[in-house]
Amino acid sequence: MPAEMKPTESVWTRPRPRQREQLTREQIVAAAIELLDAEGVEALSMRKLGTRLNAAATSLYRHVANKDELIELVVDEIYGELAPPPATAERARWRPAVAGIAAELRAMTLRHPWIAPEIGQTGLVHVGPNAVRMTSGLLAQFEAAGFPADEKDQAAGTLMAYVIGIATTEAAYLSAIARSGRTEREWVAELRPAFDEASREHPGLREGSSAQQDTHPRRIRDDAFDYGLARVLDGLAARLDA
Amino acid sequence: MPAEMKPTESVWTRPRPRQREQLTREQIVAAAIELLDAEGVEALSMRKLGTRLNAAATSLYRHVANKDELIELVVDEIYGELAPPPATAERARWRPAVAGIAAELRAMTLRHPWIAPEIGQTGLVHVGPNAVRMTSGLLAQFEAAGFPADEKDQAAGTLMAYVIGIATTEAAYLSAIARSGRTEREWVAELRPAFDEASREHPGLREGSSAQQDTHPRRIRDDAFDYGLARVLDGLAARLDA
DNA sequence: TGCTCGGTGCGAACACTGTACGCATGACGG
DNA sequence: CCGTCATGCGTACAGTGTTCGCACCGAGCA
Repeated sequence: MPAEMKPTESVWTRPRPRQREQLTREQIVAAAIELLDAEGVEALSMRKLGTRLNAAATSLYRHVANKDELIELVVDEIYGELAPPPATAERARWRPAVAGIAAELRAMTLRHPWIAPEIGQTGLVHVGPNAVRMTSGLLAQFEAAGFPADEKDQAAGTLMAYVIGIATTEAAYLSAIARSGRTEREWVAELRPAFDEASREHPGLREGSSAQQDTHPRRIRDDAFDYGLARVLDGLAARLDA
Repeated sequence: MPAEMKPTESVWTRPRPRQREQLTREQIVAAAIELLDAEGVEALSMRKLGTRLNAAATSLYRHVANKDELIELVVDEIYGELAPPPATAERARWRPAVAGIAAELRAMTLRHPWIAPEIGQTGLVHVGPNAVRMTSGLLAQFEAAGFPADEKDQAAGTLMAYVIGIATTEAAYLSAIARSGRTEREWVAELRPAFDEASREHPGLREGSSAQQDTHPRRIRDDAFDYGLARVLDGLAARLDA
């Protein structure tokens, strides 16, 4: 019960409170994320988003310049899911800090697979406040690690490229599975014959994955991410020692 | 003058011998690549592609199932630009071979920036013949390098993730510049004030790039790629020694 | 030679999309 | 009480990918 200005008149005589629904940019962004999570990126249209908010499509344009700007807002909102950057630890403990950020970025992307193309599209040039906070936090870690000022950009860029690359392909893969309506295990089981077919022509292709036939695919992906992350951080650490 | 009813006689009314242009799938793919290179991905529509081939949009569907399939064909055609995989060198020389493949992949992406989203979208699951050849060649190199069978997939995946990640962000950046109609130098010069503004709030953000203000941006990107590639390969090499 | 028939191009149409424009209306300050 | 301004929305426009049925050409068979 608001009752803010003039409670004189009865609630009933007052113009119906539900009249002006009063859209806000925050509502629009939130509804867009719901829709994207539920139905994927190709299902996001201004009209559908409007009806989901009990509004006409064109009403959205009062709060958002166009669809591209809406997506920018959405992406930065997702960046907001990341934990605030860890306090820049002492020099020796940069590695777990950086690894944590990387893992969080990957988890964020897998929670919202539709974000992968957009995030790669703008890369690090994303200028939303949440994205900037994340980038800034990451750079601070590399600085604390001891990378010279003219090198920490490149070091952070290396890590980011790895994370974006692997998360993008993972997200695309998961999106394809989601569209097919199957589970990940069913999917790989169904595709195995075609895969073996292709492997016959190119021996050595993916023979490793045949060995892991019984491992849960989710586990395989996690291991692959950890493996690559470890190698990248090894390479950066080696540079630091030199 | 339509003259549609009765084309009685006369050479002029008779359908010209060059009538049936006979579209082929190869022509369509080639024209699509031309159009994509010239005007970017959002300019590719079936109608525009049709007119470029002196054909109606709907005629294309006789040779290609739908637009998505066309794009798959286009992407694999681009993969065909890569040099054939180098003969698997002796164990010690795996590193230059792998670095060469990585550089070629990046160059390919920068030649056709519009390919970046598509390439990330399907990742390594691309099943076109040219893409498979490249993947297979890369894996062979890692095998020759001495990675055990159950690890070479992960090693190759690490490298590919890095290359895809950095090439995607670079391509997106170049596409944005191309759309703006400016040169890369003009672009960075124009954005510098806004950049410095953002840096004030987050000190330490990109201070490295200010130092390189006079270096050609192209050179900066090349250096960044080489730096990251060296780190990733260092990390993989270290694993090999253990 | 004549006739059918499969492959090909294409015009029209459908169901969508993002978005510009102008009008209505409701809330608020004078 | 009245004007002003912000907001919602109906209409419309220029596109999009794709389907369908028709027109026609060249080849194969009678």
